[in-house]
Amino acid sequence: MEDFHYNPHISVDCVIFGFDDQKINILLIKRKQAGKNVYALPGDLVQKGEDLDNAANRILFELTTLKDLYLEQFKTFGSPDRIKDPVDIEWLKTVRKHPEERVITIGYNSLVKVKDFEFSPSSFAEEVLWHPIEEPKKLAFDHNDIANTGWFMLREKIKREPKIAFSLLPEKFTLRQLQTLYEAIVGVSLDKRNFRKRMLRNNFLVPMDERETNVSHKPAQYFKFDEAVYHEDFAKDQWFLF
Amino acid sequence: MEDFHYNPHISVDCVIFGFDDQKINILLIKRKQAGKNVYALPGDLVQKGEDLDNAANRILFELTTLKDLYLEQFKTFGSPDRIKDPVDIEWLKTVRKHPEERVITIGYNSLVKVKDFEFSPSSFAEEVLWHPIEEPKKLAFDHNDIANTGWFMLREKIKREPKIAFSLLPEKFTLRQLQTLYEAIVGVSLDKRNFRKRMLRNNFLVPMDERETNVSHKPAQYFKFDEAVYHEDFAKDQWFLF
DNA sequence: AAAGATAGTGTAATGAGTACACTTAGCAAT
DNA sequence: ATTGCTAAGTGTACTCATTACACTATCTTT
Repeated sequence: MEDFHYNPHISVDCVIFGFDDQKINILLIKRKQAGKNVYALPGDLVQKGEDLDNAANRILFELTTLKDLYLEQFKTFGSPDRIKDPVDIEWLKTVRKHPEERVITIGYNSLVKVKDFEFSPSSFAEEVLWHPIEEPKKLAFDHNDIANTGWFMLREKIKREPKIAFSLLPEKFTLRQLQTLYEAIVGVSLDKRNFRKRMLRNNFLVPMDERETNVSHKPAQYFKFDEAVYHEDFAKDQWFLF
Repeated sequence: MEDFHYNPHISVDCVIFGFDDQKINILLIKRKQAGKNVYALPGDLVQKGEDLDNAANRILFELTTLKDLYLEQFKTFGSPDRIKDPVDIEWLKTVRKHPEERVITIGYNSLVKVKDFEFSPSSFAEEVLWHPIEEPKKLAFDHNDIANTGWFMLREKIKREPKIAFSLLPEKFTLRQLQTLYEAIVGVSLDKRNFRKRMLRNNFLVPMDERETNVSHKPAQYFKFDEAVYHEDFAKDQWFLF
């Protein structure tokens, strides 16, 4: 029996995307270090006996006071040299008892409405902020890699399970809102008429007897999302590959 | 500074699928324990300073002598009680110095041709075998969950990147072989004419001047897969979600 | 009453998906 | 050489989806 008892630290990093009715943002925390601002994903170590999903929720809450998000694991990052920037190593010495220990981190992502959540910095976070995903920003550790992977994986997931998108819209929404969301996710712009034609084929979009009010143009009709119908319609899977 | 120095074991489990020209199989190892056969995925602990991808390759090789597979991570399993069957706990006592330690495991999967690989049992594996995926089999630990998730993730990946499928066919292949593979992956049967019509639209399938020989029926034409053309054609992504 | 803003609408052309049955080429047996 | 077996290979008609494209309707503000 050989001794394989080698145990690295395990951490969780949260890649939270927020839709603000116009664009998609990523949630970052800021810490101050040697007078400089360092930005990072909210993340920390998993504790003893703690389930990974619970750890992700706890850690996000501890740093940002955000809770009740649906967090989903997307990838584990375990390169032995993923922590190599001297600035990061310096910082770990101030918060970890074993700062030199290897850390394997599990990435979690989520997608929410900016409006639905309020946060405030806590623990070692000095500030919490939404940052637009189209504006690149240098992050601590390998967090740029983690964030990019998280965004990619989320888009893939939305392709498979488009209903996720509806969680970003209000209960009742206009087709223009839906199209804006769509364009924010896929990053292209679409023809209005074709978009409407295609969307209205979907029975899970149900028109309401209500329109916008107090808008200085023709008011748009509201729609709602019928989840039951959606599930029926998606039972018949799309199965051709290329 | 609190002491968060809690370090579980980290392991890797490999979910290897093999196509035998008819159906998809999963690679299992057998160990003998108290006179009974126990089946499991090939997996073991990650070592100090070892990259996760390397660990997966090393472990697979140590147990089965298989090497040079492309292994890809698909999910990490970290429930604190994922090891609870007394039989499994008993076994860990014989191979681990700290058998009661929590183990977080990273799942890797791969898809290969059965013909391309030879294996033989090694280390604690007493036998290595291909087992058809349609025949359910009870596995050790939470390996049924891991294997099912690995199969699901692989199918999703093939939908996104169908070229993976061609690695399962010979250099030159007939449309019938392609269709058989296709049906094995998606688990449905397809109309021959429509399948051919659809496939022949793809410019990355290039017909050769060669046909089958020594078959007791009309010999089929061979095709090959042109990866360069494939990449061109897939640059124009499919971007509608529902 | 006019201007400004966004909602809402239709058509024609092209391409993709689906359902469905017979002929052809090679081999083997007589 | 004829027959029978086996899997390869082929076409059509119908429906439905995709794409490109420009004007009218309705509400608010001034």
